This record gives sequence, structure tokens and C-alpha cells, in this order.
Amino acid sequence: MDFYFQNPHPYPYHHPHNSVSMASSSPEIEALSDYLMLDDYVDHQDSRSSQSAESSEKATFRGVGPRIAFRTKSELDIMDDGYKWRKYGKKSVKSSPNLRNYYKCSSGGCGVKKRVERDRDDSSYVITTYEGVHNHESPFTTYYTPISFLHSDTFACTNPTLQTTN
DNA sequence: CGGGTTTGACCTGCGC
DNA sequence: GCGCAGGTCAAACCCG
Repeated sequence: MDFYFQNPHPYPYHHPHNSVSMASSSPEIEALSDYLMLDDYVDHQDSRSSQSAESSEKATFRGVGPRIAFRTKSELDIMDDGYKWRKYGKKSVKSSPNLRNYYKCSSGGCGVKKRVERDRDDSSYVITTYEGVHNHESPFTTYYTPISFLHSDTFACTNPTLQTTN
């Protein structure tokens, strides 16, 4: 897998009770460390995955949209990002001693998936990988619209396909 | 009873 | 072709 770090992350983590992108008041979430940009064409850089086991994670996860991965220091395996997710699988993968969980967006017609696993090097971190673009607003935005969030330079979304407002 | 989780089986791609 | 590894399915189960 090829990915690289960037900060700040563009994905709309805007849940007030689990606001990873902002100063965290939650004891479980101490700090956001990184987000990872996964891209099929980015193969010129191997900033982190020096193990061959990582690169053996091949294109089986390729699919229907952009992939974004977050690396978050959290004791919680799943983080409420405002969307409803339904777990559909769990696997132990060779590249990590930890289990990997598979989720789909439970909204009808929305095929966005995410994987959640613990960092193989530091199990206090959780790696969450999103694939695809939601074809609907977050249920959360019905009563909380992160307009200022999306318009701020700090949290500007660099990937237009990820913007939740349209 | 409806929706989410669990979990083993199944599918698919890839390397040998 | 075979085996391995990762991803998905789906029936059983759980819980509010």
C-alpha cells in the first residue's frame, strides 16, 4: 500500500462529541496524529510502508472512489464520524497482528466502505480507511451543518469529491 | 420485530 | 493448477 501523510486531514470529522480534527475534549481521543492519503497512482514514495507485507496488500481493495486513511490515537476502535456504519466482516491480516474490521455505510444506495484496524507498530493508534464518496449528507448534518468547518482554511477539503456539501 | 453484530464459508486475485 | 491472503456474504445471533 502506498500512502503518505498530510496535515490537516480534509475529511469531515465534525461530530461534536468525537471531534477528532479539533481540540479533543474526549479522554479517549488524545490527539489526532495523521491522516493518510491513499492513491492508486502514488507509487513514487514509500514513506512508511517499508515492509514487504504492506505492499502485499494489493488491489483487492481497489474500488469505486478515493481512499482516505486516518491514523488516530484512540482507545476506541470505531469513531463516530456522523455516518451510520454496518459491520460486515472481520479479518486477521498477515500484515498486522491486529484484526481488521470492515464497515459499509448503512444508508441505502450508498456504497461507501471503511476498514478499521490498529496500527501494527503502535496499537494505541487506529487506522481508519475510507473508500468511496457518500451520495448523501451525513445524518448528522441534518441538525449540524459544518459550513464554517468546510470553509475554513484549516480544514479545507483538498479533494472535491469528499466535500459533503454540494 | 427490526436493525446491527458475529463468524465461518465462500469468492477472487495473485504468485509460484 | 494450487495455495495463500484479503475481501465479502449471509445465516444465526443479539439487543433495544
